[in-house]
Amino acid sequence: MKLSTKGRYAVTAMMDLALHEQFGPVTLADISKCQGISLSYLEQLFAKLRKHDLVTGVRGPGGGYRLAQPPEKITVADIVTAVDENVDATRCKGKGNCQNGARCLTHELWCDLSNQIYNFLNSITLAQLAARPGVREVAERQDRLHSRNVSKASAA
Amino acid sequence: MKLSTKGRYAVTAMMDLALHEQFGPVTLADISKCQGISLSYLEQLFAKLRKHDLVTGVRGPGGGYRLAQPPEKITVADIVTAVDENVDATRCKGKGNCQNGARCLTHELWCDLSNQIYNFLNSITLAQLAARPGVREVAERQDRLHSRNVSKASAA
DNA sequence: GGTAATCCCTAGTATTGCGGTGGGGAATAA
DNA sequence: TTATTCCCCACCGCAATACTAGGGATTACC
Repeated sequence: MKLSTKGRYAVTAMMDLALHEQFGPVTLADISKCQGISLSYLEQLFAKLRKHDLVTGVRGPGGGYRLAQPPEKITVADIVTAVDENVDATRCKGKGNCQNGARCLTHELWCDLSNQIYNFLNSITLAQLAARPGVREVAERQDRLHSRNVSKASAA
Repeated sequence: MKLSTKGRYAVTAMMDLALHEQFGPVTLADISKCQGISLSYLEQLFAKLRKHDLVTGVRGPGGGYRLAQPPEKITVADIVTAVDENVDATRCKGKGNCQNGARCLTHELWCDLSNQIYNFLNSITLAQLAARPGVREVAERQDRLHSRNVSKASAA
């Protein structure tokens, strides 16, 4: 059982967005630099996030991405499911036809687990995440390292 | 995010074991037939389960596998971690060196999620699982279909 | 209007791990 | 002795992941 880095990257990128949006749209180039994610890969992830109405792109110089909804409305589950097709632990996609058209021995278990995971991720919003002391600390270190933040507002 | 079928198969097989152990050791051939899992693949899974002291093999005719511990002592987490190396949602294996030796923005989140999943799976024992009405029902259907159960006791 | 910055799209590609196969043993009950 | 079982190891095809490459559209700024 493992979380793909796809989901991790997407949440990380969305966090970056939430933390810097106040200074205008955030470019993927910035996120790529600060979070250490390949630019082209980011673009692919953001294509999915856009399709799911989680972000909106702003073209042209000074452009970038914005959250399409207030961070209080976006949950981690929203992000993960947007990029990571299946958050499901069952094989049968919840249909119950796991074994020759009937439920397998452990069908219920995996349904429960899937729900458990989903509920957990769905109970955490971007806003809550961004407000964590540990997160703010890491974000400030990153900003210092790449001289972002205030300088970005004047640059744009 | 997805659970590999490896973990699913292992839990299913262990359930089969728990449900039929009363009639003597259970052969992998039986499990393979009833649960629809390739025999050779099962052997690989059971090699890991054996290494983790969850089952013991009995060689020779009439042999098979037994639970190495009472089903009340074996949790789903035990099984999944035995076959599925990483139940960890973080990239850094909990070390916190995800980004250039420092914690990444979402490190805490994935740690929390990993714990959440682990605690859930660890709170469920094989015995509890086997006692579920839904499970008993499916098991009985399977037994009828493959004429196992009582006939097995006399066959062995 | 031109230019540069940005998003946007599509097509690749290397690697990895999963799920599965095959074959050849060693132990042991009958 | 033989059949049955566990046990071990090496391989293989496939799909998905993580990533690269390149070529557009759109738009702010001069």
